[in-house]
Amino acid sequence: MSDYSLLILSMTLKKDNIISVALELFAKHGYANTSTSKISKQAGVSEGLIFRHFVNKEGLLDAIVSVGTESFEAYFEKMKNESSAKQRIFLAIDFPLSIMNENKDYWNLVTSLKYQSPEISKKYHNSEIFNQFEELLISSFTALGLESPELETKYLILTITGLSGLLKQNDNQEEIKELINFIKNKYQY
Amino acid sequence: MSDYSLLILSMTLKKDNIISVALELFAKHGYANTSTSKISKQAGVSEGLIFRHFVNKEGLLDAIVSVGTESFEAYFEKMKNESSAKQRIFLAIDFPLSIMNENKDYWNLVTSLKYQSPEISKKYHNSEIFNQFEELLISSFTALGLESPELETKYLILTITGLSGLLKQNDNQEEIKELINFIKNKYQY
DNA sequence: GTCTATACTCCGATAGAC
DNA sequence: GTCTATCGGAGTATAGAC
Repeated sequence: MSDYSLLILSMTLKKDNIISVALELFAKHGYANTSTSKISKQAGVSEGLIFRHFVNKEGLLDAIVSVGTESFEAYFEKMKNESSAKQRIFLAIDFPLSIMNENKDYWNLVTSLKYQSPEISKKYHNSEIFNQFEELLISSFTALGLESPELETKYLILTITGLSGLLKQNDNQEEIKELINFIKNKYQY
Repeated sequence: MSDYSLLILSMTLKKDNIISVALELFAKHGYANTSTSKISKQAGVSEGLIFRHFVNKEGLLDAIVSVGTESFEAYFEKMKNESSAKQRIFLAIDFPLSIMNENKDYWNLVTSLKYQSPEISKKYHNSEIFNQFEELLISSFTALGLESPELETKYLILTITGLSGLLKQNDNQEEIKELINFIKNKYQY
């Protein structure tokens, strides 16, 4: 590795470090309750560097959200490629435990943004991919011959949302796994 | 009415008015994003009066939460007095639309407090009455002869939580009523 | 009205890569 | 020597709790 790439590495390392520390603090204490000075201290960088990289606090939030969205998109891609409708639904139910758990802070943050100021809330209400997610579920339930695929989908999304909320407050993984299996059993057509 | 009682009346009126305005603003913009000065302006009182009555901003939040809890307790009382286990479960499912909708601002606020700072979140995680609610559901599912009353209860609470979240973002009552009926249909034992 | 916190700015200095 | 990422600290403006 050349010295130059070491420099590049350290650059991105600091930038990435700011992102990961900010994510952690935003998720833990909320966006509004996390000051840029706290982030800089915990990340071991100067406060000015945050603004150099991200222009302002919201720019930092943007960067965090766009990084986290990628993993959701990857999971969604996996679901789309699953040919069995039933397995697609199971993947949807597994979603909270697998992806949200991998990226717990990120999902807590995104959820919490709904309860921030309306502008913030609107900006990060990423409707496009969620709509696609919804469409995929509707078509899956249709393929299974269910009577009301739209209502089934709404109910399932509500369940998934609830599961992610549970994960936030509850650290007991086994308990949640048990619940998820229980729910899957209800989808044995 | 004497002048003195008029004075008393206006005192409590102003206090109540602060509470109701603060509730509205906290629910709409979030606790952290609502300043005491905005509350005072909209309530038509001096900012100092807020601190005279509630000591500090969190004291105001306390007052709001304790007022709102009453309606939940009343609904819970109704559920306990219902002799049919199935009807108790239906009452639980109806809970979001009936009580949360009556007191939409209050429930939005309580939900949003989960995403505030940990101290705030912990303080208002009213565990006692929710535990009783849970117990009542478990005994209801047991009475109906279900195999896993605890898991059924967890699943139902998750559903109810999800419904309350839906109510926040969605103004379409009919849509939610339809979903609720759909869910009730799943509980026809 | 007071005081503190906070987002954000500016700039001189430094260290390491060319 | 120059460039660039970064530091560190002084400083501003404003909002918000009290």
